[in-house]
Amino acid sequence: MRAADLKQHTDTRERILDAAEALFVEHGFEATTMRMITGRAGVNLASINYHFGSKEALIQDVFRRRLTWLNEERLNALDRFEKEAKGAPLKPHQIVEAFFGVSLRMAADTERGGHTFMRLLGRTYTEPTAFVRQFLADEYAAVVPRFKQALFRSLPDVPPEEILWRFHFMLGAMSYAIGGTDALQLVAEYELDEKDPGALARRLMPFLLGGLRAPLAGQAVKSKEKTPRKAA
Amino acid sequence: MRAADLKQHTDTRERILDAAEALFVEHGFEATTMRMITGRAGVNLASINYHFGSKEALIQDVFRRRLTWLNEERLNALDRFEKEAKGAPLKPHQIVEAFFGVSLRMAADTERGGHTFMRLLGRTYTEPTAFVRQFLADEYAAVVPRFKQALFRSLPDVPPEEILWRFHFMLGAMSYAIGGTDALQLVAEYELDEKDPGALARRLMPFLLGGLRAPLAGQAVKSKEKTPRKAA
DNA sequence: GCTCGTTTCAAACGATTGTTTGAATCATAC
DNA sequence: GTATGATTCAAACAATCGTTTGAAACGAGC
Repeated sequence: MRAADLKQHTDTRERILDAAEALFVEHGFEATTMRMITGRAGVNLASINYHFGSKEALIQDVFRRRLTWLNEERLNALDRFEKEAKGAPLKPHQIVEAFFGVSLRMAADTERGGHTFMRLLGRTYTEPTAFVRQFLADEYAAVVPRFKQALFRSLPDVPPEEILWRFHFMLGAMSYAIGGTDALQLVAEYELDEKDPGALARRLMPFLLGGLRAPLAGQAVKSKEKTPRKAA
Repeated sequence: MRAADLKQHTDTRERILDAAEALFVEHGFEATTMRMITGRAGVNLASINYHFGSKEALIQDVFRRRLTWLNEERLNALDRFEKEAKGAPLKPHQIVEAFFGVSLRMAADTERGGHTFMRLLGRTYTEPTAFVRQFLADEYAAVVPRFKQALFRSLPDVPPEEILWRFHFMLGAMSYAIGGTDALQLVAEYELDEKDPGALARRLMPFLLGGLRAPLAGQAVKSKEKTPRKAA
């Protein structure tokens, strides 16, 4: 392909993907029509089907173009920490940094569209559309086991099930942190001032680690029982 | 209205609301069609318009029938704690219990439909549909200021903005806890065994309180600085 | 039983949707 | 310039959607 071809080819596709991405955030998958996308991208209606085949495939491509990279970055970060640790278990904050920190940095990128994408991703974790869920499961197939193992090793005294639940809660907190400006408006009743893209990470990470390391419900009770026994 | 009228009147409406509620959880608002709802409820297509006027109004009624009650319960719980405290600020765990604990108990109610509703609500906080968002804002108008004030008094050393952000993160964690079985499957790769409806609260509350009370990013740094000074 | 208001019914409506089609245009190689 | 594949175009298609319509059925009061 010549440079001119590559440019033209890339241009229409990218414009469609960008427009779709933004509209999916604003309106959701179903309520975003192909005509809305073509209108925003300035392309012909049939071009979407030509380049992507179907709306469903377009949705998947919107995710694939960034999510594959995101999950690779997560694994890379985990690899780096593990290399430094030389076989020892990682600290919780390292694992949280590798998974959530990478996401937050992407979400802070307003120039290259990472912000929009992460907002969309945050909403998509609980998306009821079956093919979207299946697609996500496929994309995360290589990542999730690695992080689970790392967490299990990092927190050997915490039952694996509890770890998974807490990871799940953390996912919810991050999704809202990134994408839930609507819910934030509900809570704050006005738009919180957020000029510094890095501020979100500084706010969220302590919260996540605090939750992850919080004593389990059963442990807190046991700790109190042990104290009186020592006194006796 | 006679008892027979009330029964018939209530029956069709309730069946529509129940069917809609369940389908909205499964498919989302847009992808759930009126014909799907009538099929599940066993009523005629025109009956929905007769009883509710429009799909949009039906959506709102699905929420209104339980959300109004839920928010009243939250305020009642807060009132009780405040009465016991006799003017003193509440403890964080009391406020968290009043807001999130009430939600979790409703979510644990699988017999009267609370579980389905809370799953739907959890998804709806980040719902892009504008009228849904506006509706939620109206429904929460009386609740949010009360809880904010209580939290500000409970945590006087924490800047209000940080409190709001953390409340927002907590909302995300709870939403996933309640509604995000899809995201949970993504993390766990299988359905976590959850026989005891109360187990979710025992898992989530320590997480929420841990996150809420976690040292702020700036404070953790300051604490370390103070320690060496005392030694010197 | 009759009247009247309520509720349900089946069919239809107008609009919208994702997809398809065949032609025109574009871009590249020879 | 010609041929060919790639890309875009406007129109059309079939299906679906929420809503409406007028009639039928139902239920309650007299």
